[in-house]
Amino acid sequence: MGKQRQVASDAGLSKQRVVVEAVRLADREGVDGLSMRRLAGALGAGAMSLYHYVASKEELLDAMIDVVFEEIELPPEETDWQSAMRRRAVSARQVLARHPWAIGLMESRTTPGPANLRHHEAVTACLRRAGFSVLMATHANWLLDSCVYGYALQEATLPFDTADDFADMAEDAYLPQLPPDQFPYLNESAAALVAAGYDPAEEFMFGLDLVLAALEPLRASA
Amino acid sequence: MGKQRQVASDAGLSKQRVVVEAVRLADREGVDGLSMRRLAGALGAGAMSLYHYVASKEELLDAMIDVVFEEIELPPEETDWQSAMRRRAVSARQVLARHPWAIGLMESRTTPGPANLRHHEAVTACLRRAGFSVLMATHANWLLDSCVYGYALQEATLPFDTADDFADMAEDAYLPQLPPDQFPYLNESAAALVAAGYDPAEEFMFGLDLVLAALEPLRASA
DNA sequence: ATAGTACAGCGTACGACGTACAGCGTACGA
DNA sequence: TCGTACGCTGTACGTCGTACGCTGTACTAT
Repeated sequence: MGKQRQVASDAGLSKQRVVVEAVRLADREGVDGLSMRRLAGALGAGAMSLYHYVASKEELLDAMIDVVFEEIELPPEETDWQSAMRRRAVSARQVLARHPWAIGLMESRTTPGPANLRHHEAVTACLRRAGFSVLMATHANWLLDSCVYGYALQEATLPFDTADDFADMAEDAYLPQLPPDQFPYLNESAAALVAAGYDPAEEFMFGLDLVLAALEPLRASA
Repeated sequence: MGKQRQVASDAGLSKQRVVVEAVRLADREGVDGLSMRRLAGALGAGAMSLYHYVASKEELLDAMIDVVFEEIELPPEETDWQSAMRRRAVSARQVLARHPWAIGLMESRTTPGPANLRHHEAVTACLRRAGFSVLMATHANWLLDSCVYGYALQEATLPFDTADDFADMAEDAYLPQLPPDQFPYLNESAAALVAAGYDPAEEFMFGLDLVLAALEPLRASA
């Protein structure tokens, strides 16, 4: 027995490698498919070996969330505040769409990781430099994050991804469940949206732009 | 052996009773504390008895989400659209604060239950009657729901509940982790907000009112 | 060269989980 | 009186997180 070459890797383990592989596994199979044994298997290691790098599965999940935050673009400093906020919000939404499990995990983990904190600092900095007061910057922060999380959550619960999927879904599975006399407005909406080639992916930009525009006059230096 | 009086109830089981008790248990102990065995115990029954009323735990979770939707107030019909939407949004936020586990569950369950559909229909009806076009009503729906879910999620991840908790938390646990040279803006915010007796519970109303005001001019009949 | 120590990784075991399956006692129609 | 259907349950299986104690290797001090 003894140390031997791993099948899935060219080197020993590390917290970094463990967490990154965990994110990949969760992306592929969902959080429910992520077990310490399966993760260890993917790393070519024994289950208990992981506990040399992570104190518990809880800590692993915390670290995974922080990896997700690391992927989100920080607001660029060289543009106006609206463009900067739009960029980082769009990036955040993309990242959350790539890792849908993350949104469901956040509810239960209450201690922000370093990447999360760095992110928060950068966003606050951008807002303050744009002329928002401390209190107003806090408001804006909450509101913008609510948009990101809210839309991400709603998109995650949608049973379809693209405009075409939506059309198929609506006609095949959704509408037949909705008797028109009980749900006249939902029927009206579904019919009209399918006819217009509606794409739910555009919803986010509508909300984000509306919020950004509404925040603009609340800057002290506006 | 045979049928005998249950300890926790005065009658036999039913899907209703099972699901309601599951919600109670989740409220008390969190989703992770909700197991079929413990739920059965709380109902004074054997674990496998539950499967006569729910096909699987997945179905139980779906049903629990729908119970949550049932608790949310529908928009009243006799007022202007803004008041109606504000009422139901506030109600939704309260309900989600009462059942924090619900927000984390939604990500994974993609089929809306009857209460969810009824709710959606009522909100859409309110918006359409207020003069929003089909497309604009859809936009408004997404945006308002994003607010509700987004704020609910952020509040759930906060490690404190009240303004006093916030002050204690910030000074004892949060700030010491944030070196002022790395996180100048977060330090500034925390200090200023603690001094002002900041209460995060007020955030939601700020975002909601801002969004409602920004939607107002988008009505066709405005 | 030798002994000692630290460390990365693993095998086994335990209690709890979701649930398939094969019962059980009771109530009721014939 | 008997059958049969129904509400309910105990047992068992595979999987989960993880406590514990053991390996073999690498490095340090002598």
